[in-house]
Amino acid sequence: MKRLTIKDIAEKAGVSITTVSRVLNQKEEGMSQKTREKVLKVMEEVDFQPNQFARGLVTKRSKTFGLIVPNISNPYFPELCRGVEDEANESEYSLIICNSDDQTDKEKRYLRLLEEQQVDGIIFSAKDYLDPSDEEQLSRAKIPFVLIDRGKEEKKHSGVFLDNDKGGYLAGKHLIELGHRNIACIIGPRSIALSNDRLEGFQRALRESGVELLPSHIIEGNFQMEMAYHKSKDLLMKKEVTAIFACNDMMACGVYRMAHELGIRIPTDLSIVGFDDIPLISALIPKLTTIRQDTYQMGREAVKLLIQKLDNIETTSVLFNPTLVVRESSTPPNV
Amino acid sequence: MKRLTIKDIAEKAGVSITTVSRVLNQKEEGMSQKTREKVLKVMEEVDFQPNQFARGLVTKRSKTFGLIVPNISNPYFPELCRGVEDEANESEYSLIICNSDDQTDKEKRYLRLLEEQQVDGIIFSAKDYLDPSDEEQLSRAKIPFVLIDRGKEEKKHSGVFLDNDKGGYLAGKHLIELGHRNIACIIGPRSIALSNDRLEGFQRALRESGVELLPSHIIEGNFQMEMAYHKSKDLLMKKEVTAIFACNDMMACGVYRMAHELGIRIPTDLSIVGFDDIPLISALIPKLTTIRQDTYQMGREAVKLLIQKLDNIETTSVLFNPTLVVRESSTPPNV
DNA sequence: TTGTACGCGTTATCAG
DNA sequence: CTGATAACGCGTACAA
Repeated sequence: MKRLTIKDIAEKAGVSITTVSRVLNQKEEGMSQKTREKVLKVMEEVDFQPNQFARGLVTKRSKTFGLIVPNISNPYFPELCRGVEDEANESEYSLIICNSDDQTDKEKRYLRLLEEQQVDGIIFSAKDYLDPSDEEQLSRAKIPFVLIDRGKEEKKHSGVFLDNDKGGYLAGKHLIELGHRNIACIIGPRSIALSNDRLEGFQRALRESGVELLPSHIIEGNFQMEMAYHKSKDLLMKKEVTAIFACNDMMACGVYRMAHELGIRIPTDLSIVGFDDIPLISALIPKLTTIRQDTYQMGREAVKLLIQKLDNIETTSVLFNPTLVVRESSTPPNV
Repeated sequence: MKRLTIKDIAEKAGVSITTVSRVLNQKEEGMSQKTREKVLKVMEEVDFQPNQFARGLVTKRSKTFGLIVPNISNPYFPELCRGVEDEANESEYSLIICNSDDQTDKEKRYLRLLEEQQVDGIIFSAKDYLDPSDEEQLSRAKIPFVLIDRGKEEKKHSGVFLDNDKGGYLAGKHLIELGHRNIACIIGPRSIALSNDRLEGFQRALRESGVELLPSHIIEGNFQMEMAYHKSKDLLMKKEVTAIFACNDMMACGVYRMAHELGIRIPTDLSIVGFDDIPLISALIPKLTTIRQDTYQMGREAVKLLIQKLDNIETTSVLFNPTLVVRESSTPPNV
């Protein structure tokens, strides 16, 4: 028993295939109720499903989006995926999720794969910025796309971003207000613009109060726990600072671990502020003060933006605002 | 400038479309080197990409798999996704990832969506077991599928599973060997078979040493941190047990939090053993002893199994072995 | 060794 | 208000 086609439906209903196609696509202006219902009934009965290949062949649309994220193992991204997926599904799109594992060549392979799969659009969270060669590929393939999280500086393309500078500023201000003066910062890779944005906002907050961030107190990480763990060792052993701002929660976790190993108590000896507010940090003891972003909603917004693009509506980037969530890991310094 | 077709390639290369199609599909037995190379060169030059819709229409294959997972926010599943994705891509399949959010109706909707998208196969991690109505839908749609993680008891269908009973046993044995006699267990939902498997293995280990698990010491959770956190309160306050086995790491995190709030020290006052060994638990202090499963590899194996099915090779389920990873959260009880 | 011609299941155009 | 029919781009049986 093979799949039924609109031809079969047409026969069963005693109408032409055109008519069936019409009700399928709700192009029913001025169609008799009776015909319509007859067709609908038959379709219902046999649980008819149109062939997407044939459809795509004609319409050139796959009803599928692609999503490329840099690292699915960072809990930030599953949240983002959920947002994108939910919004896409609600608009009747499927989603192909690709994890580039922070590797540029994988990113390129996936771009290619999505092109081959003829997705209708791509939501792209690049490794760091939108690579010119990627940009060229996307435009050559004429695939509409929106950026998300990474690539804000790309003024030519719209996307959904966080005001990272503001996030950094909030973190800095908070620590300053608590009275900290000797502070360090563990940033993401220098090559990633949002790392620098967070750092700059952070430094601005310190400068406003006449506090300087020593170069030796700026540590470059890779947004992952492991490296932050190792790289924070020196810093913590020297005991020069009373507070650390980790530019994402995963790295804050690494600092927690190292602090614990060195017998440094949080927040008594050391205050820590993270960034992202990923769900899992509720497991940290003490609870982590962090800069929150509404990742799920950003995912949804990206899809809305993409759909606008498909409809040829002029789009502009959306900037989300981070907020400070004060918990237990930040207190005034111990004098 | 529209997309090029094999017809265009054929013209440029001065051959027929059949010839182009042949080199595209590597059906080149007995084709002259020269023709072949000529075609290949043209395809290279224009960066030709065949139209998947037209292909699918003829071959009835989409080169796409679907993956349904119950909860992408549990870090166990991103690992699984990575495995599935990598293996699928290596075999030139794309992957549509669907997150059912532990909701049966979403599960059904996704099954339907994947059917509509005409995926070539589905890797299905059901909410708890393979629902008869899902089973019927899958078989009616004739979509090959393999189960993963959940649904082992389904003898009719093959899949990739963990020996959960053994995992539970390892946890129990470990605690017994450390000298614990008053032990509690936080299990997953009763409706999920693997919850019971883990519990049974665990109980078997205790029984072998004449230790009984009191009904009041069996607490039903939902595999999530939050509920384990709340539900462990009573248990911890009564101070009846010296050790807890949490049936997944997320729930272990919840216990950590509650223990901390109540001033119960781990492992001095309380030993804890988790399950899964998800990456993020390296952030826990002290480090969590847990039952490890090779989630990534399980994902890969599931795809291999699925591809075998597509090739009409007889398949049997694959059972993975969990291992005990002793870290810092389990020590002999304090007497 | 290569080419011709048909069919896959839809949508869109035009005619009735 | 409804129906023929020509695309869409590819794979393949059959022909040369």
